[in-house]
Amino acid sequence: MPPKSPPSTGATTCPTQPVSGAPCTCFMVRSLSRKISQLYDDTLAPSGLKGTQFSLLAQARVRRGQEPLSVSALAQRLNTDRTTMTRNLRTLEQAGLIALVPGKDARSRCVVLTPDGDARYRQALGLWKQAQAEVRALCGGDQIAALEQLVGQLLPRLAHVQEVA
Amino acid sequence: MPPKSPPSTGATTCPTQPVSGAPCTCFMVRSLSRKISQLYDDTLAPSGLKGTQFSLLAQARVRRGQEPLSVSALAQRLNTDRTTMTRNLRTLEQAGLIALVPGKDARSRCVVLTPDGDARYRQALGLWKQAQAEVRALCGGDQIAALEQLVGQLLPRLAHVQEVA
DNA sequence: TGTGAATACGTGCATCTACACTTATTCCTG
DNA sequence: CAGGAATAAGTGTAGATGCACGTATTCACA
Repeated sequence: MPPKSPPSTGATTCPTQPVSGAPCTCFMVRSLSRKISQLYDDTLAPSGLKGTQFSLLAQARVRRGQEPLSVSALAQRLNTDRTTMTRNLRTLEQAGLIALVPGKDARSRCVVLTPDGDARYRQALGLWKQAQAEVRALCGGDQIAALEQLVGQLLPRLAHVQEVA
Repeated sequence: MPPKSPPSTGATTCPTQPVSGAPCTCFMVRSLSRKISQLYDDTLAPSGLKGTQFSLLAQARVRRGQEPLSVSALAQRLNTDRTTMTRNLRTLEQAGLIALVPGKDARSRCVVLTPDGDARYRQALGLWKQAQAEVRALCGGDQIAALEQLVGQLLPRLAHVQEVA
């Protein structure tokens, strides 16, 4: 058991979630993800977009002019499951922010922003910058820079996970 | 399977999700959270537990002997919303792994592991250690140590987020 | 050319997540 | 002690997430 006695009084949170003495990487990363997502969702709220939706629009928008991305391609770029993307797209489609157009391949559907979607994205962009600044103000710019550096290194190492092959 | 060459598009993933040139902290952390969760869920699968459920059991179990934790207290320890905890508890209760017993305060309900729940936790513990090792093998022990160090520093800074007060 | 593999996508199901709102209980104070 | 504030918890609603499975289309090769 850990040598330090349980303070039980002032502990702000339980970040590491000791399991048989060791912190759980999964738990810690999930916790951080929830907190940061809350912060972004909060800040983006005036735009009516959640952080995930903003990211989706941003990524779909990158291809303006070029061939729009297919559902699967977009999922890959956003590091999510293909079927998750299908459903997340549905929400934005119902909101009139994107459209699913047939691709060259009759099997695939491609994602394009509607004028409304583009406007919404541009509106949210300022709020997103605000959230970016806020998280840096709270955590320290160095810490966030270190975090992003680290995550950027780790994600490729985990890219193969669940690639059912 | 060895590192097969990527499908012609080149980039293994899109970790940083450039938005107007800058990476999005929220997107990166969420991506990492998804990937790591997948890895843990995968490894824990033989136990029939997900990573979140394992963490919940682990945290509820810590109090064996002492006064069991209330729903809110458990939520706080797991850095989740109270109402999320209610629902996550329901799943485990239906599975017969925990029981909700009345607390001293008639308003509160406390969480105790059933014998089945304790057995399930002990069974999953070995798999969890395996997942911990696996993520270290994939990402490098130094990197994971650095990540946990960093997250441990950041979480307290974000503790206040959403505390509706 | 025809057929099986590969590809692209959608659905059913289950879980995780949290905000807004409601209910039940306890505490505090006049 | 009565009544309002504070506390503990649940529900409605909605979105995010991914696995197993199924369907439609394309491709490669015999």
